[in-house]
Amino acid sequence: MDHLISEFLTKAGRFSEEELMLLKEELQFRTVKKDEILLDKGQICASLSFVLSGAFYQYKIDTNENKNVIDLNVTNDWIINHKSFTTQKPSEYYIQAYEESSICLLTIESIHRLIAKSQSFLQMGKVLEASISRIDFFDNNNTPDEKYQYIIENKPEIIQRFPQKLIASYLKITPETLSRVRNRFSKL
Amino acid sequence: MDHLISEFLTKAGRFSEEELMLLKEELQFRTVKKDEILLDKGQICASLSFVLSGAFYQYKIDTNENKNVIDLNVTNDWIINHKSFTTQKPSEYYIQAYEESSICLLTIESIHRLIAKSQSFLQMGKVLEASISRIDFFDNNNTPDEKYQYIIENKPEIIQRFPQKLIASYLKITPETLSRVRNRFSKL
DNA sequence: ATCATTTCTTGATTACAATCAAGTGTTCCT
DNA sequence: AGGAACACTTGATTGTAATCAAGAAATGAT
Repeated sequence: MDHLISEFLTKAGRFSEEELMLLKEELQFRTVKKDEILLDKGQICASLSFVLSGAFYQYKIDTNENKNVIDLNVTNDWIINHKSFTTQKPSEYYIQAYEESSICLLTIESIHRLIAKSQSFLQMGKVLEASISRIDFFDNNNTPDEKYQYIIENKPEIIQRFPQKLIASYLKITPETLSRVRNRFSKL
Repeated sequence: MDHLISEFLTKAGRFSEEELMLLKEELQFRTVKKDEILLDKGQICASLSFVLSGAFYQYKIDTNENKNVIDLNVTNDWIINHKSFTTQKPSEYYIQAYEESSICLLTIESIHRLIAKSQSFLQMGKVLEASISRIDFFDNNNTPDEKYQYIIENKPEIIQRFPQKLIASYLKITPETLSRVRNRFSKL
């Protein structure tokens, strides 16, 4: 378990020995069972998690009962619902374990305690960059082929890990379109 | 100018007299000339601004030199580039005054100083709710009609204030489509 | 006031992914 | 192992907004 924590520490940013000690004090470790809900709709997202092992998906249920996926996470990814976290209002989204998983987490109080002690903890914000960029990309008028190319280049793990249906939803395309895209790519 | 500050204070959240004093100490006031750039591409977004008067637009320049608008702001709106602010990395977007304007601003350091003094400043996050929701909405597979309806209901001021081209870009539709949507709406 | 540039409107056409549909393959449960 | 439910593929059709195009209207500069 200690090696998992060092995994986390190396991914969080560059910190002095002293800062790492402060961080370690605030850090919480937990395991999450398959299908367990980490953040429920209506809850306020009060922490930032790091996936040590396993896989998670973040989605909302639309009016037709469909799961509307906005994030898929695997080992070494950070999990958060940005909107609920920054506004501190109830989440519209669920975050659920897709597999048996283990995570490290920091509560919002921990984060503010850390920043109060050292401004260099502000750099923790940058760990969210990748997920913010991805969510942007799948919205921004890109073609299905461009979106698929993007995950091939930036997050190929998810292709093996999640069913086509969830990936299609994540890319905001239909499963049929994704099937055709994959077929096209396999011929290149 | 003092009434402008109280305008700001009432929009920021519910605070005790004491907290309002703390807030007032951190608050900065400034005027911005028409076309002046408030946040340049490459700069780190280090503050949260509140529009007292005037109008702003936030955009990036794409590969075809087109302005890609993601936010339009008028009086009583909050302005920020979320991604640069939360990650503290250089902004990909410009924030520019579309008219002669005046704003109130809080730097990120101010915000953290305030939160360190009182946890109730965490509620400031909620002021960003509206703009996060809107950006979400214009992405999320909604039809041009639904998008136009949304601004009619939630932000009608921008229709008078900005040219069709910028509004169309904000809604992620072409100016031609927006023209037709408006024509359709005017006949109802 | 005039001319030039940009903005807006309207029409015709096109491109492309969604939808509909049917068949095959896979997984999961007892 | 058998069967049901679900996942994936492939084809045909359709709907919708983008694109292309051209003219009208508005704005801005000198």
